[in-house]
Amino acid sequence: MPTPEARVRDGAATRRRALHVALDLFTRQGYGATSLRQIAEELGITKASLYYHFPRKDAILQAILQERGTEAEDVLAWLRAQPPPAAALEPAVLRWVESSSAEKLRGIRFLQANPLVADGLAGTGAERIGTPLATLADELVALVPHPAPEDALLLRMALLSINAAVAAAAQSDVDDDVVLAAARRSARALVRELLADLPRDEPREPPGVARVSPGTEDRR
Amino acid sequence: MPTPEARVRDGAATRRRALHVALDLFTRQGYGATSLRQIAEELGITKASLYYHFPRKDAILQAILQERGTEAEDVLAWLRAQPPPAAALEPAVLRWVESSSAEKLRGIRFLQANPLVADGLAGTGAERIGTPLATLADELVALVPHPAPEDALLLRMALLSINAAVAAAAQSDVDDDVVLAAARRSARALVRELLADLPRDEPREPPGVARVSPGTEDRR
DNA sequence: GTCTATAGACCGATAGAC
DNA sequence: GTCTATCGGTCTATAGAC
Repeated sequence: MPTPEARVRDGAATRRRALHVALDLFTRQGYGATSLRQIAEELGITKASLYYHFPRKDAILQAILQERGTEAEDVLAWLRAQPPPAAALEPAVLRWVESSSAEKLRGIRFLQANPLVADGLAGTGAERIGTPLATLADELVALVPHPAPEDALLLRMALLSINAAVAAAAQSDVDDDVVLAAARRSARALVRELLADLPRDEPREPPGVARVSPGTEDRR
Repeated sequence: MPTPEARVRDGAATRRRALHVALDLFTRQGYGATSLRQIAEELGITKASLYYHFPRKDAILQAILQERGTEAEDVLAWLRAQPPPAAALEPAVLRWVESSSAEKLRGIRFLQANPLVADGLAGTGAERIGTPLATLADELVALVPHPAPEDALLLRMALLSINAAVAAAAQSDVDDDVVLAAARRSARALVRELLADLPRDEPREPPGVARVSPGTEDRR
């Protein structure tokens, strides 16, 4: 409870603004290249004041990462509740890709700009994204009947379609809607490529490039 | 011509070793986080000696980037010499993707680890990669009959399949061969997705998910 | 070609007044 | 909650001896 006296400028608001400004600067310039002085300047306070809200520089980073969602775990839970094995693959991947909001895209852009910072951090919330996603990838690969060496990689690429779309859209102004649409189509195309040329000892699928699961898609 | 006297340790070799070591460190730690002292230490010389070979830190970066190839320009030249318009799309994309060697993958990994450094540098060789690739993408989009808003993005994603594959393979030890195989399949799948659901006013293509161009592929 | 030594700038973090 | 002032550290880059 803050003391009612004094010219208190509302600490909670400053903290929130700081996180927003920091995420922006970290994305544009990189975490390491962004100084506390710069963040403070943009906030209209001094570096020392910033230390009132965050004890260390990387505490800002942690606070940002800790705001990330638990979408991977959600998809994982959904997947484990599904009865049919191979048919669940495409819906699961699309579920993950479509769990992207505008706010999530901000996070992805940050991670793309700071790839080394992201995985160089342990116990800070970064693993709350990476580890569940890796688990999801592993469990999905297990659904592929006889995976070729590169099939696991192709599946990871399908899951990372949003990231790829964001990367491809970098330094060109594309609407988030368009980015998401491209990511969806990429994910779908890659999953189908994955299931297209399997050694067909489970001849339930018609040959050729097959629609494996119509699913809940909205191919416009 | 070096003076024949003195304990001259062969300057050209030192320079070459320096570039190799620097690329390695820049990729693992990032450009900004790698100090000249660290590079010099790994070379067995001092920081000041490194300044004999490179006048500034970013001269090392420039030297690395200037070694990059001209594959995009090559593909561009090939494309412009092709007679049929739409049929050239898939072969062109595959040409670009398959122009990846182990050495090129090293370059891609560096760029992935340093996305901001790469495009923050002007007139240093970075544009010798980015600009021709963008031109290639633009000319290829022009081959698509009635591009949807996200089609251009999807095409860029196809071209960047190698990058996406490298990103998906990060922090897991996958052979370069496997990475390249996954990139090829991704590129092919995305190009076909791109050509699959066009407004068919050019009814030369069979409906459905079509093999647009058998091309020179080596589907394993 | 490599060295020692140092200038000069900036950074993260802390102390203490208001 | 924000401030001024400052400490200790690391960095790029330069000067000059060998």
